[in-house]
Amino acid sequence: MMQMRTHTCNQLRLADVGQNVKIVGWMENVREVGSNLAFVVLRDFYGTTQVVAETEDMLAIIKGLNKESTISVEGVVRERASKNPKQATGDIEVVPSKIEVLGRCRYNSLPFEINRSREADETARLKYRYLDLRNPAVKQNIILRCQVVAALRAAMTEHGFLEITTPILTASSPEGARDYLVPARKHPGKFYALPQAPQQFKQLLMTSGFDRYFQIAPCFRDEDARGDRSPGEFYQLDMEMAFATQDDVFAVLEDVLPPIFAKFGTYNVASSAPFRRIAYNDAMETYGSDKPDLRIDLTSKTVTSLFADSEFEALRGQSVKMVDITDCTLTRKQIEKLLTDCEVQSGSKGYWFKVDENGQLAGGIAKFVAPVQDELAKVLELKPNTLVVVAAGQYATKSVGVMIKTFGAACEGHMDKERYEFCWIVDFPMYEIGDESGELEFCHNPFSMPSGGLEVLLKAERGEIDPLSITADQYDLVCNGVELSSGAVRNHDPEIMIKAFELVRLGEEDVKKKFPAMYNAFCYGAPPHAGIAPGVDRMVMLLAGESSIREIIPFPMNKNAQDIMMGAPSTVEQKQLDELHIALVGQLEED
RNA sequence: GGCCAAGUAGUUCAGUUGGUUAGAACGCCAGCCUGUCACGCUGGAGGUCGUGGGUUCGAGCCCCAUCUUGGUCGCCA
Repeated sequence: MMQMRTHTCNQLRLADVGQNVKIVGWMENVREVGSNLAFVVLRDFYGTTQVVAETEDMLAIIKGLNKESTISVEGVVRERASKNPKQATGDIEVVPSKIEVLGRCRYNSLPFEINRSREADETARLKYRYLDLRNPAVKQNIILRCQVVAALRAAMTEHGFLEITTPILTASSPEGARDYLVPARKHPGKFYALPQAPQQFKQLLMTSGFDRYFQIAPCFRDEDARGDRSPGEFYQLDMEMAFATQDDVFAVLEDVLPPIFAKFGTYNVASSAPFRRIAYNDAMETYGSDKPDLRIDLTSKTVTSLFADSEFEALRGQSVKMVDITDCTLTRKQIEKLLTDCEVQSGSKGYWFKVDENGQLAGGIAKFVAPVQDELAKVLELKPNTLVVVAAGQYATKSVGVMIKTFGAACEGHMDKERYEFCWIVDFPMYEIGDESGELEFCHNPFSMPSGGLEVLLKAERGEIDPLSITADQYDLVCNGVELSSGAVRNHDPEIMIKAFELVRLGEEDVKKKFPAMYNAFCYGAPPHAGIAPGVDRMVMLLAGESSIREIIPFPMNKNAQDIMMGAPSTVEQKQLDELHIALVGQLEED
């Protein structure tokens, strides 16, 4: 036999009995039964097959090896005397005539047990990621990721999009997240930046006459990690369409995503097209969040006016929002625990009361609420066994949003978990009053088209409308409370661009300085265009049902943006620094 | 950078009010076992209780500092 193997470890069945075969893989486990018999579980990418050593020669080889060594086994397929119905290959075993050691595992004790690696310490898993990934359960998420990416590519191509790669070494952009910088050897004192997103390139592609572009694009942002946000780098399904409107973009994703979610998801129900569209202001008012989880049926009710003169100081004169949760069986202790969780997340204290089985207000802040019970009943469902959670103060909206997600997940009957619920959040405000400056600033992307175009900006300039009321043709795609993506109809008109900047006390020079290529390009005839960029990592996370982003990245960094397996970041040779014209300053400690 | 939690055997964890020699499971090693499949049985090795300092007759446990890890907020146009 010339090949290294004739079959994989998930291939042989009863029909193959009697065949001479060669299989290869890792020794997952060895079970010695008596002194003349040993069962070896051989594992490769595809599955496991039992090898039975029953001669002195074979037993000697097996006993001389540590688990996780790789071996090649040549032998005959035999029907098992005792079958294992739990295993795909459980009806057969391979009786070896020759066992060859391919890669010896030098350690008889591993950092963790392979098939239980998910329980191991995160640092150990990351340091020995190649062992962690041997665990089929861990590997499966990476396989899923590959399948999802392949399906996305196929669907996008099907829709007439071209995959075009854009530069990794590019120019630093002055706004947005912190850039990763790369020193330019040939240009002392100058730096490339890794792209935070291919935003400007894809808009330039539109201006170049490409009609539909996409890319599974690596993006780099030097910002701190979160459970659902990998530090440093992540991937987006970046796309852009020329001569297209918001509806055109929505139609593509509404066509592309549901089948993929239905096919690869943990839950096999995905909302179908068209997805619900919720205006930003409505989402904040109803769900206290611009990424509502529509699987939860709870909504926020504003009752500020009822508490203007309340005896309860925490509510008096404050913005007050309440969520009524019917048929709630949580105990006082559970309620307070959940409210504490909410407080940690939102930063503001929550209150509660309930309607007991007799219809009486009880518990928590009930006595302060009782005087306005009748008025409350017009807004809230105050039937027996209803819990009402209360948020108040400057951050009541954000606070109530956290409460809805927390209590929705905890209370029976208010959340249909087993499905994917998509929605579009639309009509984002174009401008806001900056927390620090106290002046008008761009709310999100300064290059989104203001709804109504130049006309609206001019009205705002003349003082006919409040600039804060201007919305942008900008949208988010949200699934199960996770922000999957942000996109917009772009501002392709230099005149509107300048006007948009002028409203925040900037002008043509600033536009030119900050985004020279795009500004210049738009002066040569640009198509109206729109796009979006769903996060691949978050999508796979949702599909895999994982809550840590590290579970769906082949080689993740830890939350301090270190690759402890490769030892990155690391110090470098002085020679390298010299070539790059870099001098380290200050008291840098050696690692 | 703020806040919360954790750090005890190779791994996952327990460890009561501060009190004898710090335990369990899995893994590892040795012996036994001819059909196991999370094999079983018997025995064994394995510990700077993250680190430094303090309180105390006595600290895994209490106090202070520090490091590491996770979560969260800031941040992420």
